[in-house]
Amino acid sequence: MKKKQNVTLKELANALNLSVSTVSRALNDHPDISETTRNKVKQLAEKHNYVPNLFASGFRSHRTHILGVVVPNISHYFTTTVLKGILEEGENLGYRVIISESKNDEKKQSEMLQTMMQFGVDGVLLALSRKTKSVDDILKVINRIPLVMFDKVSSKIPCTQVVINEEEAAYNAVEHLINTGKRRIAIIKETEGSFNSEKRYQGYLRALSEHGLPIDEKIILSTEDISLTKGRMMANILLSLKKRPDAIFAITDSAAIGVIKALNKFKVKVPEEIAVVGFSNSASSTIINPSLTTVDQPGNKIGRTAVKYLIDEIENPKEDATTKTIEIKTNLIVRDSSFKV
Amino acid sequence: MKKKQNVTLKELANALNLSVSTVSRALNDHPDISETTRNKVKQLAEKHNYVPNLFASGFRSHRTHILGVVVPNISHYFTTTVLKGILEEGENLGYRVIISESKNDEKKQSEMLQTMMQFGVDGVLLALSRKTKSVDDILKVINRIPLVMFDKVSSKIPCTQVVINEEEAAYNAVEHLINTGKRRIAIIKETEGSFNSEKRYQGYLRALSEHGLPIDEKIILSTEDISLTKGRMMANILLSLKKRPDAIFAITDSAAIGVIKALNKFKVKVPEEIAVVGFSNSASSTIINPSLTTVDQPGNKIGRTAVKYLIDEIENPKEDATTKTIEIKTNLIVRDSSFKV
DNA sequence: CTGAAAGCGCTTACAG
DNA sequence: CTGAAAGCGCTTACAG
Repeated sequence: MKKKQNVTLKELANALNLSVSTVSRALNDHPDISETTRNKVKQLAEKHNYVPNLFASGFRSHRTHILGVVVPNISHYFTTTVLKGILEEGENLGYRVIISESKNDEKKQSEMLQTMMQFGVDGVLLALSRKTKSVDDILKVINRIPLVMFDKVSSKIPCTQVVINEEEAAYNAVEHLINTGKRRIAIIKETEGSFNSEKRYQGYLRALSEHGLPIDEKIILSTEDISLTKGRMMANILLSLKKRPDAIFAITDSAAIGVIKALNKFKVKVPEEIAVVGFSNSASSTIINPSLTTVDQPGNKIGRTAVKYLIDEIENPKEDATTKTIEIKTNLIVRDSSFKV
Repeated sequence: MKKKQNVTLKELANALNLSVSTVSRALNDHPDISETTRNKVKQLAEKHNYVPNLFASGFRSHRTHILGVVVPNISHYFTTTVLKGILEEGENLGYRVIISESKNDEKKQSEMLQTMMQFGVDGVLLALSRKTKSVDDILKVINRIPLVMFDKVSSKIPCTQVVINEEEAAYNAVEHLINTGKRRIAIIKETEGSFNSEKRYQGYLRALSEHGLPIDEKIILSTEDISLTKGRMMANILLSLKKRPDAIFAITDSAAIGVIKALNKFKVKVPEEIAVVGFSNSASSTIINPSLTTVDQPGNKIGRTAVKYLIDEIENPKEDATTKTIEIKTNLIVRDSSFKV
């Protein structure tokens, strides 16, 4: 099939007996150009459906107006809400967005960052892959272009980081359980302390200690890859204890849902015998029965905020590295799994 | 912060006392270049961490190696699995991918297509926004660059289309219900016959008629925006009928889950009194209780297939328009909502 | 086997 | 107010 070629400045210039420079300026509303000329040019451009070759101009000006995003997994609901925010705000501010997945693989993550750079993106948004050992490749990026991290971050990387108030959110969740009368609260967290898991765990510990409750290692469970299945397994372990917990705080919704499934199976009453709280407010949290009390993570806002900071750094380059951390507030959403009216 | 500049061909050439042409050829393994030279060049390039400016070469060669994707909504689980497939396969074949959302808005969709073209993508992957009235803007795209549609397609657009066997999948789902002894099967579909809804409806009709079952308008329900809430509402309507159905086929999982929630609420036994079947095999289908019988849509495969066809069209341009439709097979996943062991 | 030169489509400092 | 020209970093037909 024959593809129509795009009209170029040169063609417009020839047709109008003007120079390429003048046509370019006319289209860009340069003040030097007379209104007559400008109108003539714009009319013809309109007529021929002229679209500027962003590639040429981007190449010329060393700016591509593309942002690169690297996330561990594109199909987590929370991640999609962040991406939506990035897409929307990026677009508002005149940027296209390239999205890629690291599949939670450090090597893959480095590759993606490399390709993005090669491609000439103006800046990068990054949520770290799990178990990222070496941050060298990320530091290399920072040396060349602005980088903003979100959600899965690391203090080893000197850049702007947009996160939620992980510690406080966990604190509030656990405090809510305490307020409903629970005294023996278990936690299910990750083995290798990721940033998020670690902060949530700290919030848990602080809530217990500030309310004078003992910390019992037996009901502090860790798992490598936290998931629904693992949640179910951990619940089985907790049910087999001589002194069962009266509440379980899982640091992800999927684990919490696994917990509820296990409790349902053994006819343990939720929340009367054991209450459950998750983290993320995923779509499934209202599908499970009883519906899940959980922390709402405002993904859209996180995405928008991260983009704004990134574009600001792109458009107003600073001499020295920015290393501020922006915390986005979360809300606890109380549902039947912790408190029935 | 100071950003390091990328090394250019010219700089390498100067350092080695060679011409830019030779350096370029050496790096691209051009057969003309002597091995000695090639090695020298490659070593220096390596040392200085040379990365080619894809922008410049893409610009030069009129090829950007970027694909554009436009989908109605990035956060549907099914969509993310398709995107994963696109990302993976695209990457394998050496392409980057730009993703954008039309938000089910026709105007927005046109805008996104326009920007993608302006940006110089080599090809476009499109899932149509709901209620796309005019396909003019899409035809304009086809005139310039290859376009492949998937999932939400339209016969009005002459291009390669990758879909699932919608009609057959629905037929199989309904036949399964008939095989389990159900005789009065309701359907919940969309009011405005989208491609998908229409095909699934046809499969429903064919299953009933081929098994000699009557078609009853009273249990054929339509809704504008099919959703969990709407599924719940439709279930209420069906429960209020004098002659209740003994099975409900909802053309989306979310509606099916709404149906189950309503049935649970009214203590209707699922599947004994009323069986339920959905469509998509979304994550929530195993969270709801009883777990949902549903059609598994292989999103990853759809994405991969669509990319392959698109890249083939990019790299081997044909004289005349391709208009084939590729159907990807689906499987019915039988769970407790239709058949308990 | 290597180099000089043109050109991809655009922007912009310089000149008039 | 308008134009000629250089240049962004690369590739490639042409010459030697």
